[in-house]
Amino acid sequence: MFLGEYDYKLDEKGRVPVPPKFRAELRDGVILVPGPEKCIFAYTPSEWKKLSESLNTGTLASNKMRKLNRALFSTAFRLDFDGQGRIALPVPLRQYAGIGEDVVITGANTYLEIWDKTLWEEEKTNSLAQAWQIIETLEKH
Amino acid sequence: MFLGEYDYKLDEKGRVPVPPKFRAELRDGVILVPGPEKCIFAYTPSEWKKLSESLNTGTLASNKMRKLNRALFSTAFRLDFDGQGRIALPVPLRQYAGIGEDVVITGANTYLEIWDKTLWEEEKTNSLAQAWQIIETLEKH
DNA sequence: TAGATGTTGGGAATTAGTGGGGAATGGTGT
DNA sequence: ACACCATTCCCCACTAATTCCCAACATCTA
Repeated sequence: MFLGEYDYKLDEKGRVPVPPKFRAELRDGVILVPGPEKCIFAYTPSEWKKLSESLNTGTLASNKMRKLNRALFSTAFRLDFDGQGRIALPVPLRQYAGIGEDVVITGANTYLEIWDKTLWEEEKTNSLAQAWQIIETLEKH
Repeated sequence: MFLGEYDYKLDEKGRVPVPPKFRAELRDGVILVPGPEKCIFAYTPSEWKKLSESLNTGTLASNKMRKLNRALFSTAFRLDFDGQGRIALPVPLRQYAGIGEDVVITGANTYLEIWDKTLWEEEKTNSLAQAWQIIETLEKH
């Protein structure tokens, strides 16, 4: 389970540390993929497998499923971290998520999110306000 | 599993590198075939076998199946990569996919796609925008 | 304060991308 | 049959980018 929020700086080679608390769970590598918001999602290989298998129920016969397949797998990267526990963020993902020098890595239960710090601050004020509201809505059912 | 997006230039002999991360999985060669969109699909021999067997469940009695069989196998090429990890794209496939000097190779889970860079950029903006939206829809079930 | 852990920087070695040479191969036309 | 051309396949070489590894410094804990 991934919890917490960690601030880092991207070094001149585009590397960012994996928070030490997450390293054990990510020892088999990590799969990065553009998130639904302007950020990067990071999955463990097993979580990624779950996600991708849940999508492969439909065949590739349909145009829609091919597009989905294409979008998801072409934009994903599989990485391992180096001896210092860092990963090099691929350039396309950095651009997608608008990541500058300051980076925030956050736990989101079964996966991680990687944000540009400025964008994260905005998102946080935004989402925290709504979180409990959403929970209330859910609990009514 | 094939992941990621890789940019290459076709050299003057029509060759393009196989992304290093894919070489291990393609050590037994690769089967190229025109894709449903304006691009080339590339399969490992074993994935190709699966695909072609799944089509041979139906008999060849029907006109439809004969046409399919004919189209798929007559347009397919089996290739190996050279000592530098490159393959030479057959001219007919290059024409079919409208491939110019700049080429993009993408992973699509169980197979690869080979695109002209310009056409890829168009397709990408198209498919990425819809992906998470589709996933959300699927997960409701 | 000593030891362990975490963060940051940078050099060295390796890998990747691109370009090209030159020998075999196969077809074409004279 | 022969010369000619284009294509394929096997090399080698240069540059840039990436990865790996070592080192220094900061921080936290006992």
